[in-house]
Amino acid sequence: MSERRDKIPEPTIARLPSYFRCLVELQEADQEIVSSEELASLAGVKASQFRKDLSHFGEFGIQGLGYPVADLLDRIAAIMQLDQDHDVVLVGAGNLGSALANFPGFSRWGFRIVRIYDQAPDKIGRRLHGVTIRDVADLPCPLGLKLGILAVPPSGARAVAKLLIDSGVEALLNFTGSNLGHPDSVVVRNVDMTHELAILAYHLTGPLSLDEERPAR
Amino acid sequence: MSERRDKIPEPTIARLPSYFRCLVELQEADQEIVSSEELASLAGVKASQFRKDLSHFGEFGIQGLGYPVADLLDRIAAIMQLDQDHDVVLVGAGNLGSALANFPGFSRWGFRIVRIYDQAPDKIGRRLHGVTIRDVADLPCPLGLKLGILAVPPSGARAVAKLLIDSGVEALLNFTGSNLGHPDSVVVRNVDMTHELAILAYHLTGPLSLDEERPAR
DNA sequence: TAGATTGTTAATCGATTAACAATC
DNA sequence: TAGATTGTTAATCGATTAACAATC
Repeated sequence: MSERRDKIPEPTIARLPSYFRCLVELQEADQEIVSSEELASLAGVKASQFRKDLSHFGEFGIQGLGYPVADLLDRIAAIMQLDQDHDVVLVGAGNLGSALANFPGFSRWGFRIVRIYDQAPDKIGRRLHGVTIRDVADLPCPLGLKLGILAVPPSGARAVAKLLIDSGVEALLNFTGSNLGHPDSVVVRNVDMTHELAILAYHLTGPLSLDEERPAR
Repeated sequence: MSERRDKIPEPTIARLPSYFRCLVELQEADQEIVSSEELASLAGVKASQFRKDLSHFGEFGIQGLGYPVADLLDRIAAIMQLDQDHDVVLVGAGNLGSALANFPGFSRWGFRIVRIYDQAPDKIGRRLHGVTIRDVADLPCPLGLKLGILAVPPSGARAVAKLLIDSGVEALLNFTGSNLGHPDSVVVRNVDMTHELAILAYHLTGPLSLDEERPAR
């Protein structure tokens, strides 16, 4: 494989967490070896796709045998930086922000929300999951955190995003449903729950297949 | 030219909500005509992609002029079924479930959470956003709702999903981070917030470089 | 070795983009 | 008509899948 920074396809990267999760489960079940066939079926992909995905990062398996679970888990964790904890800043302490602050999935994977900001005076000073909510106007610059979660109303989204980016945040998880219009140097993942429901609504009567009958309700 | 029964690419469908949102904003700004170039740039896609996406559903524009905003908005709403309200069942009334029950984005697009279920005795009987939380053991069959949101802990996810599907739910928005293992007749969208953060963590140091010492085992 | 499964290549599939003829 | 922009075709790009040689 090439010496230079090979360009890893984004779909490959997006599947790594899924492989990681499956490996954790296998390890918890004390399984020591897993084949690409088995892991792929757990993750809901084709075995060849799993192997192809891994091939971007090196060699991981033992031919004729499979993959050592513990080893593969460690290496995927290292690739995804999940072998270390990550401090995260959350902006927005409303219903959604509170839920995120308390979300067990984050801490289980090593993400720690260590700073929470809001703008509402009645929230500032209160605590969420052990963290005191501060005034977003007091956001220090530089902040010293690379990961940010945005859970403010859509109207404030762009301004807060800019504030975070100017404070040195490099990656944003955006729940606001707004287009942030960020520079290319910042990575953004948009989670738009309304869009997701709309996509489901489309499929309710959507075109499943040319000749297929839709299931009766 | 195509009827709705044509096989529409999933990426096209996933972009429709974004077009819809942009059109709403244009309409609120009283703009009557929009070109593919302008709308595409608002939505963050190429103009040719926008036109191609639309072409799966018919003709929408006026050559030499552009698209009438109000008309295009109506037609996209109709395609996505956003021209009608949708009743939704929510299972899981914890932190995340509560946030979802109160999420303003849903009602703004016509999604109404009309039933909420949980399993915890201390939650049953309380109300969320005007809806009484009921015991998930009392889930009626059939339930008479097509859209479901799953916000329970991962351990209970599969069982609850099965329950909902057996009660007639046809589409599920899954926040549990579990693989549901649903039949093909049911549409599922997975929102895995932990995966999203992990993808961001990966990008913090950019795509893995093979120049960096990564000795092959 | 014989059997099994990886890592990789090559073929297939599908989506994006550019280009342009149609046409308002 | 002249100018503009759509709808569509054709070219490009990239990702998925199947197949198999390498090899444990």
